[in-house]
Amino acid sequence: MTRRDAYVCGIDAAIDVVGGKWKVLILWALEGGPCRFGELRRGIPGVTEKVLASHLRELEGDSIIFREEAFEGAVRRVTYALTPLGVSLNEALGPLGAWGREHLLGERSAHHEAL
Amino acid sequence: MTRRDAYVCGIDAAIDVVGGKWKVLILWALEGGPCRFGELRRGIPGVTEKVLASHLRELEGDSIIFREEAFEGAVRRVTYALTPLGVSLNEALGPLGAWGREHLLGERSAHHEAL
DNA sequence: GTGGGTGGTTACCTTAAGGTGAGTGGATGA
DNA sequence: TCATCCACTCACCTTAAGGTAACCACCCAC
Repeated sequence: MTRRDAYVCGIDAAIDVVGGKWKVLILWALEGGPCRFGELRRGIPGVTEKVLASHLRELEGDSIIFREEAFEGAVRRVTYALTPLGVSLNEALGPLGAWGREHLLGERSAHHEAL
Repeated sequence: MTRRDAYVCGIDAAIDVVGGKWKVLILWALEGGPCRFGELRRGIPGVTEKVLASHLRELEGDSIIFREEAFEGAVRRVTYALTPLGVSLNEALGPLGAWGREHLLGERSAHHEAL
């Protein structure tokens, strides 16, 4: 998804933010609350650490998520969570998710609650 | 956007359908009614004929749009229009478009009506 | 007869997104 | 002591999406 200089309309721009291969899955995972790096890696089967890290940094750059690094004693604990903007993005993705579930996935995941 | 074999959730799948570089712009253009190939090409500045043709064929394959070819005398007239599924997709994209307009485009196109 | 419009196709090339696999440095566990 | 977890980074490679430019057949107007 090449960062476009000038957007023609809103979805155009939104798709750009959310168009990375694993980004909606990251947003989906963070819906349930903050996650650590390792939790995300395990929670999104197939994503590699490199790609996960770069996606996270892009989402952070777009102010969709924020990163919090803390040390308990000397142990690193990095947590990712949705910003208010990220929460609103997830809400805006709701109808699209419902559409996809209804028309693309068939019935088999129709009982999948969020997004 | 690599066609994924198994989708995890609805948006995942929907983003795949709509993730091509010019696809939402095509949908946006067709919102206003059926268009001919040349109209789309002129209406979407920057898209090339090759990419437009392949995007149209993919959208047609996903049953988002349909193609109608007619001959008036000996003159070709090819028209593209949204299917009911395409209309529902456009509706589902509405909130995402609004989100993008509000949060990514600033005020300068806030008065842009559709999508 | 030539320039433009119709709706494309074809071969080729570029680029960036994503994947592979190894390494890092400290801490903790067996 | 060796291994493993944590959160990454780095160098390299592959692949597919998209771009470039030429070409096609057919028609019409000038």
